[in-house]
Parts: sequence; C-alpha cells; structure tokens
Amino acid sequence: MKYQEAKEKFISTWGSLGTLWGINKAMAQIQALLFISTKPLSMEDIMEELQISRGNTSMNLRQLIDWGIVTKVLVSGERKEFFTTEKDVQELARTIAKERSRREIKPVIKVLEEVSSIEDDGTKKTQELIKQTKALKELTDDLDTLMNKLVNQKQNWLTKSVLKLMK
Amino acid sequence: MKYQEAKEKFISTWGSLGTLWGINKAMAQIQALLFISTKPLSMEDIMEELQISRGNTSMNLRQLIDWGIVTKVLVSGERKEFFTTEKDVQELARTIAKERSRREIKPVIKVLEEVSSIEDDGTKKTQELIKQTKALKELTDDLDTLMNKLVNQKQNWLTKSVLKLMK
DNA sequence: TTAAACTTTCAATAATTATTGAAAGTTTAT
DNA sequence: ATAAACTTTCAATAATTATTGAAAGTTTAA
Repeated sequence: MKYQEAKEKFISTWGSLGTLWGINKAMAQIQALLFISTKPLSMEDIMEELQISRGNTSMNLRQLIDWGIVTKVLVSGERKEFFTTEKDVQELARTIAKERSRREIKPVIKVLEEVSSIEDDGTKKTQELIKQTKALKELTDDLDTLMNKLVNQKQNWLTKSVLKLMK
Repeated sequence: MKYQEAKEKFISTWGSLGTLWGINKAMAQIQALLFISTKPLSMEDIMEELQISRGNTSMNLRQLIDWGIVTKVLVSGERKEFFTTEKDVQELARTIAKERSRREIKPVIKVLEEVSSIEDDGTKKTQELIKQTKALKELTDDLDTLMNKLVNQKQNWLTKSVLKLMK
C-alpha cells in the first residue's frame, strides 16, 4: 500500500467511524485530512482534496471549531484562512470526551434523575421505573466521571498503570 | 411528574440517545420499554405501546437479540413469543461494550494498523501519516482494552476504587 | 392435513439528514 | 468609496436511513 491509498483509506475509515458516533461524514473526513496534513490547509485545499462543496466545507469547519478540535491559523502573506486540527491524540481525546460528556451524557443524566425521582405511588410498575432508571443513572454517572478523569490525566499515568494492573 | 409521563420521557430520551450512538430509535425504544417493564412483553404489546408497525418491531427485536441484549421467553399457556431485556445495568453495559468493541472499534484498529505500517518512503507526508495513525492506533487500543477490562470486572471493585482514587 | 395464530421478509414509501451552489455578507487593499 | 477576494448562509435537492404493510413463511392445535 502506497501513500495515496493509505491516506484515502484512513480518511474514509475515519469518516464512516464518525457517522457511527454521531458526527457527520464530512466533518470527520475534514478532521482526518487535517490530522495527517503536514501544514495548515485552506478551504480550497479541503474542497479539492475531499471533493466537497464550499458550503459543506464551511459549515463543517465551523462545527469542528465549535467542538474545539480545529483552529484557524493565519498564514502570513495569505489573505484566506487556513485550518489545523489538534495534532496530539491525547489532547484530541480529552477534547472529544469533554464535549461528548457535555452535549450528550450530561443531559441524559439529568433526565434519568428527573424520571427516577418521581413520587413512589406504591405500584409495582412505578417502583420498577424508579429502580431501573436510578440504576442507569448511577452507572452513567460513574462511567462519565471515569471517562473524564481518565482522559484528563495529562500525564496519562493512570491509564498506563490501570492497564498494567489488568493486562 | 406521574408514571405515564415519566415513562414516556424515559423511553423517548433513551430513543434519541440511541440515534446518537449508532443504534436506531425504534431499537433503543424497545429496549427501554422492556427495561422498565415488570413482565415480558409480546410483539403486540410493544407495537401498541410504541405505536410502531409489526415489521419494524420484528426487525428491531431481532437486532436486539443479535446484540445479546434481549431474549425470547416462553410464557406457559401462551402461543406467541414474549421478550425481556437484561435487567442488570452492569451486565447490560458489559454486553454493549463488548459488542461495540467487536463491531466498531476492532475494525478501526485493524485499518489503523494497516495504514500505519505502510513503507516509509522518506517523504515528510508519509512520515506524518505513519506517525499520526500509529498514535491514534495506540490510543484506540488502550481505550478499548481499558473499557473492556473495566466493564468486565464482575464485582466492579476496580471502577469503584479508581473512582474513589480520583474523586 | 389443514387452518388459525403467529412471525419474518422485503419492496415501496416516508422521514431524516447531508450536500450543493448561488446569492448575500464580510473583509481588505487600493 | 469601491471592487476584488474571500466566507457564510440557506432554500433546493440529493442521499441515506427508517418504517410500513401486505405477502410469504412458520409453527401449533385439533
């Protein structure tokens, strides 16, 4: 496998993984492209490389910027904008974990809390609802905390030592 | 908030969470419904409760069974089939983690491995591709292993102690 | 065996989500 | 001020994904 093929494989795999994780294809592909690029890319570069429209590129770049994954960079002597993505995988994971927690997990925990704290009217079905949503709430809470803590360990000693402990 | 409202809120929240995680809405809602039900439900029950068609119910139940989350149960004296879901959240998490790892994460690791082991032709861009996909591969591998180990601890002592350690 | 009770399949259709492209908007250089 | 260079917006359209419902398939009881 040569460079071009490998690059395309990486970008398309990352793209379809994105879809699976609630991030759209173009967004994931743009991030992938920037991730392996040796220098910041302009909108033109991205459009050309991924064969997508200007509008699409613009909208998805904005989303990536909202996620905190991509940043605009100024290239001196150039008028147009250039973009790069976070290049350190640890930092990338940290950002994604934080955003997913904020956007997806926290709101669910909130609903589970509300549902699990309805008044117990003594019926079996109400008790089951309370019991099960409470259990789900606790699990979700634990996993969310764990994920954030793990991924926030800058030095990553914890992941390493926990892994070693278990391997 | 009374029972009916709480139930609907739970089912619809779980349903849209599903969409976000690559599981379709009906599938997630069926699971949610079974999760808070005090007894196994028939296809009729599910169709009625969620207002979805027979075909949809049948297909999504099958998927849930494929995932290992839902099982058929025989109710004596009844001809039709009844269904329940795993009621223990820990076990549920274990099953989901294992399946997601197998279906989604492992294949990505494989691609990353392939891409990161292309021949280094000495160019900057090839070296960047190799370096970045290798880093991504290692991170994905670590997180996958960690997730599986964590979730596989039947007694859950590890999650608890790690959490305590960090709180 | 047969017919009623039940489940699955799948082509058609609906609903949702992504993408385009051109017009409107913004910035910068002169 | 104005026009060129560039970006954003958004209604229209395309692509994808989910859902329906009726026909085909299967199982069970008599």
